[in-house]
Amino acid sequence: MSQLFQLEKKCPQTGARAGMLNTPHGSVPTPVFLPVGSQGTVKTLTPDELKSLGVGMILSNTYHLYLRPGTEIIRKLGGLHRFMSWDGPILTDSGGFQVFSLGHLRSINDEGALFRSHIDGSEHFLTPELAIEIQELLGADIIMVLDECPPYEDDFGKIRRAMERSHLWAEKCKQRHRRRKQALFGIVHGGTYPELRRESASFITSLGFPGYAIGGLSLGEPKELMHLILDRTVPLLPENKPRYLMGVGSPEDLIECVARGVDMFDSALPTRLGRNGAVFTRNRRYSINNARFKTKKGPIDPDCDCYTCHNFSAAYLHHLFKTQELLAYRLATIHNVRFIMRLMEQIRSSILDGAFNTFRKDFIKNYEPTDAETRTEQKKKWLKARQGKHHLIE
RNA sequence: GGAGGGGUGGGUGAGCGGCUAAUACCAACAGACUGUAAAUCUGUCGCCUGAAAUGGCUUCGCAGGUUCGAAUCCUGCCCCCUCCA
Repeated sequence: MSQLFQLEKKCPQTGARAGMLNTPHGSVPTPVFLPVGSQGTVKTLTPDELKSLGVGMILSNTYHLYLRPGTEIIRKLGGLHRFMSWDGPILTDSGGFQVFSLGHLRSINDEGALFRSHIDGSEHFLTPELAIEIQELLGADIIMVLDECPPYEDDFGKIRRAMERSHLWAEKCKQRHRRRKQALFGIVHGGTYPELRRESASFITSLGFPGYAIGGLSLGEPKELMHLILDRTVPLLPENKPRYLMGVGSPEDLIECVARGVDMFDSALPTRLGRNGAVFTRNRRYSINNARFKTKKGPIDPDCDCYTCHNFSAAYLHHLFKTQELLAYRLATIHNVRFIMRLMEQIRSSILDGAFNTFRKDFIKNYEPTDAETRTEQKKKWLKARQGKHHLIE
């Protein structure tokens, strides 16, 4: 088999790169965006539809599939690819993010994390070794080390201790890894502290992985800070290995992070926004529920080549959302995923043409990002509301 | 004809003397969502002023009355519903 990653071209003005990721289930051009399908499905879309949208690779999730239907069932049904009928490449996340974000964490030590299932309250002990075993049984093309994901608000000491534990776990994962067809990626941590990032990049790269992820970003920190951390971290990663920024998926972030040398991204954002009625256009994001679309005859985005924009008016989509028709969620998801995939195609071809920086500047100039202040404010309220509901259940 | 129940802000519907410009849900309007516990969550929602705190004005079928004070009590009128004949 050819090697996992081939670097094809570098942008002369920025850190952007074009390359090819070669996996047992096919090759995907980079930079690449992976839609998220945690439960073995990218919500509302069939594998055929994903292909037609230009999706090359998807992300799925250890935590969710381990709890339900269970690793053994998926193994018996022929592995995750066959189970969900997706024959393209899959990357599975280790489950670390869920264990630390769902708030059911009971205790944690160097051996692993004791947590309770959000489904039935049962107790589970997720160790680095188990995370690898599960991912080997699921059979994804790229698998991730188990890592500790502390919240952005944590202080330096906590972030450092979490990083050190992630380092220990990365070693354990690497030792336990058997199925060499699956590429195991290491994850750099260190929060928003450049000195920790430097230390983490140095340690993780010294272990020698076929690819490197950057974790612990896009957790509510200002964008400038995320950019700064990438500026300081990416250059410390080997040039001939793919770099994967976990959890990033807004159009402006994708462009800016590609410019900083990232090759792979995943995010639930485009699909979730679609289900919640927010659609991308080249200028900004719109809520299709807004009254302005009530009578709009043309498509959501006249520049879009997706099925939704080719066949339906914005007014129709508005109506589907207002009436909560199931087709609404599918059509909006189709549009958003296609928007992002097309953006990635444009990014790549502009890199290959040596015109990436121009493309980037034009895009950012015309794109109005969502207001950062309301964003963090709303997120706090959302978390609070979720917490409140949670206590009622328990 | 007899007996009873009811008319509350765009809708459904709480309140039944001061804490009520009036609960809640829906609708409407706007915002958020980034390694998916998310077809979710948040805010606004009588009128006028204000960035906001606030201030002013007009509201609970209509018209009077009682009271320091009424959507809430009394009287009359109008309208609706259920049951009996």
